[in-house]
Amino acid sequence: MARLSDTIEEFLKLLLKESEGQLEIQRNELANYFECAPSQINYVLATRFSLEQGYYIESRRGGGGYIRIVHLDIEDDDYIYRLITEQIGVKISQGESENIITGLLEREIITPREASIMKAAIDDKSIAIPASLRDNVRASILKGMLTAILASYEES
Amino acid sequence: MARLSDTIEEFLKLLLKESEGQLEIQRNELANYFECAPSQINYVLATRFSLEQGYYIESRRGGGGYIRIVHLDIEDDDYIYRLITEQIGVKISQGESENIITGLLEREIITPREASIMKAAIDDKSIAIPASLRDNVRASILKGMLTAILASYEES
DNA sequence: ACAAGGAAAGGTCAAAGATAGTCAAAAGCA
DNA sequence: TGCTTTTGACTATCTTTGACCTTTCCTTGT
Repeated sequence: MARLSDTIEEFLKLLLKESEGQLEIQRNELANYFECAPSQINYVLATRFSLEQGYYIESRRGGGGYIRIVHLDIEDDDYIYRLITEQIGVKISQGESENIITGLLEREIITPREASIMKAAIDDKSIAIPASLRDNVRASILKGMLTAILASYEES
Repeated sequence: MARLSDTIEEFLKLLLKESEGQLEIQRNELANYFECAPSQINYVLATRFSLEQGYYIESRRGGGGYIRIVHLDIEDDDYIYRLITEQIGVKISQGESENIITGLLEREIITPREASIMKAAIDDKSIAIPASLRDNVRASILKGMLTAILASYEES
């Protein structure tokens, strides 16, 4: 007996193929369709549609809420993807972060203005919290911004 | 199910474009047109046409009453400066921050990709620290990024 | 003229409704 | 036994509605 999570995963991946890598669902509707708890949908998304697996999730609560799943079209050697999944760990210093951003600029992956914005976001002055936490927050901010850049390739 | 509030927002922004940034409506008439409670109009105005999003609302009650919506027409650098010095305090929520960023995008002060990067930087998921600190950190990150954008105007 | 009262707006706020998220316990399976 | 899956209680967020309030304008009686 195939696990329900696998069935839902397949279903979503089929829909994604049919819709050019972008998909919007309603959690309750889908849970209803598969007769499962709504939170199982979150489980499936967390375990099968993570960033490491090349997916980007966006959602909104309240009336008219939705969950959007984007299949990122990533090559194995994608520079940004590897930064996110391999180079940047759970913590990173300001200096290292700046080097990464400068590297992106040199490769013309980002514009000079994007580089300034990103550097401002990961600056110690912006992240004014105890040092024990700062490098962790910086790492997640940097990864978040890089993910946004990856996802931006899917738009249009 | 599309949100009615979004429909009303679009409708008003279309009208605003056609009328050079200034518009007068009658609350009841509009509510009637969209078959909703009059107070929903106030909701739309409060959540989508706030000062931080670059709009100014003026109204009058009584016979011949009206609501005037004005799309603030100020220079880009001035607009950013006011955001930094007046709209953003020492703390700010994710929602308000997103509104500000969306406002910049609508004015074409930033590009869609810059908007995505900025939204990623101020996301709760990126700033994973105790709530008591989060909004303060977010405010300084946002101000930092805005300052970077402001600086990009000087360099040319 | 003028005060009073009613009509015609718009404003506020809290409750109800509609979604999605989190987390840990229970259940299933290898 | 130890990992994965499933479930459900509780939480967070966004939207819609309705009851009640305030302001302004107009009419009418004196």
